[in-house]
Amino acid sequence: MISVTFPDGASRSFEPGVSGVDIAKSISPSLAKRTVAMAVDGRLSDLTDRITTNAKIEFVSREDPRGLELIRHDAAHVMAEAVQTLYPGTQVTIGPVIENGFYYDFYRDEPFTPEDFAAIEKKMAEIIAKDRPFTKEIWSRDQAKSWFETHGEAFKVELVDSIPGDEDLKIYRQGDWLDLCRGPHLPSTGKIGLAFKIMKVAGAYWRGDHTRPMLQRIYATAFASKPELDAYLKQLEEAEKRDHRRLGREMDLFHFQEEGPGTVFWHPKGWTLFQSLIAYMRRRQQDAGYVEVNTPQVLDRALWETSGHWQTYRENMFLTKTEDERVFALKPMNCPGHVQIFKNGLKSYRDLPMKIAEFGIVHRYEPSGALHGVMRVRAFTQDDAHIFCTEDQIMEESLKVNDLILSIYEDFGFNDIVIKLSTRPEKRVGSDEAWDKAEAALFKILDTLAGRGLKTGVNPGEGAFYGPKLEYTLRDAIGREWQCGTTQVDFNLPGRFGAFYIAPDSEKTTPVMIHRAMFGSLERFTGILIEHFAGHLPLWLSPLQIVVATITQEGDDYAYEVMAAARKLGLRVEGDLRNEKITYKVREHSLAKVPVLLVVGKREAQERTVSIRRLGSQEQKMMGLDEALKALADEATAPDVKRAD
RNA sequence: GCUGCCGUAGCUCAGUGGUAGAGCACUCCCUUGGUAAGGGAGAGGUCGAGAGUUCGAUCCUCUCUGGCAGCACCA
Repeated sequence: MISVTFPDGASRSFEPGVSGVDIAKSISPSLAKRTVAMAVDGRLSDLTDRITTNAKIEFVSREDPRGLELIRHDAAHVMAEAVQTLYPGTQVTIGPVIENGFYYDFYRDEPFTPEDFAAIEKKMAEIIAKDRPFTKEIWSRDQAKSWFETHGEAFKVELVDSIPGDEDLKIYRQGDWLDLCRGPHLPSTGKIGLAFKIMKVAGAYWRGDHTRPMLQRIYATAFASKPELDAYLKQLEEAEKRDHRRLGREMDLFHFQEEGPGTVFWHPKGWTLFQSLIAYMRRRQQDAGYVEVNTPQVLDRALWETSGHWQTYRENMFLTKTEDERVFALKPMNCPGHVQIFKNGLKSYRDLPMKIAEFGIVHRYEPSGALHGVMRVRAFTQDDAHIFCTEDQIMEESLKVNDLILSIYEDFGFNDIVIKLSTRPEKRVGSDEAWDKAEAALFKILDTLAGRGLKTGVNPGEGAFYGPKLEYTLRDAIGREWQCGTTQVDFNLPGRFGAFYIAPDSEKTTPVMIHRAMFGSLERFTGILIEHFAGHLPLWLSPLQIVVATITQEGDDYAYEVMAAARKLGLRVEGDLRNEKITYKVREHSLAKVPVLLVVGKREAQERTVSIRRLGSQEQKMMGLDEALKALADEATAPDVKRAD
């Protein structure tokens, strides 16, 4: 007999080889009915798996997060069967569960279109209605390979070949259809339920490799219940409403046009927001001992050859050739320019660390498919800085940068930060020794940060061509992650340019260069803020903070007075004295995401008050004019300035 | 860049092998109305660009260009 222990600590004895189903049934028929899988010693398994030794087991229902994963995984199998039934000759590849759903990659000459979705969904529903059991078989590699070969499944053959080791393979069958699969699965297709939906179809490279064939990836989702599916679809709609491209237009912040793909036309309001961010960052950097510079936009090819950009980054660079045949490039990075400033004039170790900052506009010729609103553009402004320091100072300076970055993100309401270390890429400059040193330094920093309880990780091979980097990823209000800040340790560029300082021993010594950006790109950060706040920017960031709206012309004089008083306190205010109903004005400024609406009519003018309506609220608050403006001015003060007060 | 889809008025979108329409926005007139759309009139488009097929193309074909989704790439 073996002993099976349950989550509540109770245990029972069974014959060895007892299955999960048997155990569940022995406890209660209703438990057996709602159980779809089990965790044996923490590992999720098929309910039909046999238990041969003492074990802890936990039954998993459809409502369990692990059950949801099975629902989606099984739905992927069912979708693949549906597709192969409807479109014979289509080859299957892989179909994993992803966040919020699943997909399956197919190979077929004809493209799938959204018109096909309904037919596929219908076929899926039929397969689910048949409630066929998922059955597991163990096949030898040769058996699997020859089966897939005779069925024309070239991609599956490749998958079998790529599975390491000599272990046998698992095949899951649902009726006549089968797939190579690690499992586990629900007991039968009927357990999937009908809360599924095909979302979209798009191309994806086989094995994520752009040199391999492009497959058609059908994305879908599934939930344990219809209300959960509906809630998810609703959430997608909400996310679309906070799309910065849409809000950028509605709030009149910026626009794009054909002649400048990937480059932004900033409107007055957008530029005000952009400049608020720069002003904020300038204050923070000055406090942290940085000096600000500005370096040329266009520089001779020779400089980029020295830096290594010409050899490793040229495909991303905008090049120009002048009448006299000289080749220049728009800077894709600010670092070479900053090295020139460092080199100009003799530097002593006493000058280190030297922190050179620039709101540097860089141009990068990004692949057209990568462009995305202001989040991914071809010309952007970095809050860039380079810290020239000694090797001994790397740790301390990098940690200072880290603290500054985290403090800055907090000012914008971002608290969920992940820091990842990207190590040496294949395409790089510099010796392995230099890379060893740089990576060792960053690993040490990463350990320190992990020790402080921060979330950390590693991205192997993702570093810049001149050095490894720490990347700061923040999570926005709806859970999406954005890479913003970065700290990079560079043992290469200063040496390539022959930069040096005089060390205490009077020797010329090459400095280490720490590249760092905190917002990363002002454009991207602006986009993230718009989406994070769904356009409801905090008052200190809002480009237009107050609109004074009159009810009738009788309020005009007083409205001008209110505006003047608000401007005197540094508030960004506009008046709406149009001959329109107040309801109309309220609607318009609400849609434009104006944070504060001060409504003034005869009453307010007489009492010297204002009626305050905040964005997102239907309520109105009457306040004395001076009191109201003072409170608003206080709220509109940037967090760092407030701290300094 | 790759695969698929799309490009008609400022915005959202109808539409047809015989040179175009709606709603909102805009302009003017009426309306002075207390917290998310008051009424009327008017103006506005070489239907993304080029080539081809056709008696005739916004519509069909091709090329280019821009956008969208995903992949690949990245701040």
